[in-house]
Amino acid sequence: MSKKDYILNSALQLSRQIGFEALTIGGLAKSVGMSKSGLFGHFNSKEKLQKMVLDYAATEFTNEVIRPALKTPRGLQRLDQMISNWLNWSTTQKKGGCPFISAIIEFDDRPGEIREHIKHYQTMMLDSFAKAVDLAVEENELAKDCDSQQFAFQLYGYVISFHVYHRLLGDEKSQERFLDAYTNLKFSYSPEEL
Amino acid sequence: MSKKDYILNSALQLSRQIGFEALTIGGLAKSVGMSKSGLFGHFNSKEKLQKMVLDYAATEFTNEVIRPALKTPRGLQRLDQMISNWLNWSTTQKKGGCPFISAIIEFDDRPGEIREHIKHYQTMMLDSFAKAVDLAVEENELAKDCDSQQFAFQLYGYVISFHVYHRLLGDEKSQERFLDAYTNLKFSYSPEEL
DNA sequence: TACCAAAACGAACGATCGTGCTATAATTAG
DNA sequence: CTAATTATAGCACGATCGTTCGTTTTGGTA
Repeated sequence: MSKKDYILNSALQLSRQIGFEALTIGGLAKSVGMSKSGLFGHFNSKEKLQKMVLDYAATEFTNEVIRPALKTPRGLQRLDQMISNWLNWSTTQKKGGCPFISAIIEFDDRPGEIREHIKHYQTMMLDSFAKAVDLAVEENELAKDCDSQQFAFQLYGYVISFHVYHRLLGDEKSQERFLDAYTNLKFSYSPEEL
Repeated sequence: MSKKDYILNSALQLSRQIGFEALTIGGLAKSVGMSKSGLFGHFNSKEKLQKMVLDYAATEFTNEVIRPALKTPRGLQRLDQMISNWLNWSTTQKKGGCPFISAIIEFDDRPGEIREHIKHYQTMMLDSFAKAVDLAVEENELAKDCDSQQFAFQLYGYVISFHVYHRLLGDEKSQERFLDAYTNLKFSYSPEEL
């Protein structure tokens, strides 16, 4: 692992805890044990750093959530796997939640490259899940008229809801609530049993 | 309206646009046309200001979302009204979304009074919706075994999902998606027609 | 009109922000 | 081994942060 990757890894870890925009060059420098300017030299601007942190997070998401699920057979089984991975990815770190969520909320009305970057990754992610839903439809495991984008919309909501219940409210039933919601979702789109 | 209320109103408006924690005393002072120290004197600390902005937002939420719906008959009709109000409240302002959402995400892992304040209001809001669901169950408009907290969990997810689709992704179908999701939710908890 | 409390102000503080410079230490190439 | 490139450090800059202080302006009361 290159030094830059080490820095980005720390940056991601840090931003999970304190929020994406609260990530500061001085703070990050301290947390990796180097000088502010020394660290700055790796990126040459804060915006570059932010973009690379997003890239790093997206790579991590792909590697830990999407890719492993591609090994399981297409259909609901794969979708289940993706969602299980997603939940793990969001909560693995003792401190800090999904790094994208804070980025989304903080930048959703701040025009600029960062916003477009976030938007791009978020669209990709939603499409990944919609795609998995489409495959489940093809396998006749979900109803033919299932709107996969709508499915993703609702699923996405459950994830964020889980996030809030888990992190803010400290609800110990949050995971159960999420799984119930997901089960309901699958059920409401289950194929007609005729 | 007192001067303080005028300030809080501006503060809320501002924080809807730039995010809750990006709200700065200097910036707020500029936006209301007074000096930093003059404005500061009204609150004596930033934390006090933040708490009062939250209080102000909560009052606004109650007045514009909850209370008007109490005039419509209990049951699904009232729930529909609350949700319609909720959506309006979230999107009325041309710029800026729901002031709570950014607060939640930004403070969900920052222990302190602010976090507890947010948690308190969020719990209250979720309970308000769960209560409305319970009443709809009593009216036999939703299934007897409907878990109102679970209902609120899913509904809450749709709202935030809508928020992201609307504000970040700029999806012009976001409202339609939300309403579809809500319809699905009501349907999945509809009483057995026997 | 004279007085007093509240409100608003300007200036300054120490801290930290992102970002440049310049010099030194480390690494790599020839 | 030397030369060139890269990484890191130190320092300072202007800006802004929340906050304090002392002064002036304001508005209501006696």
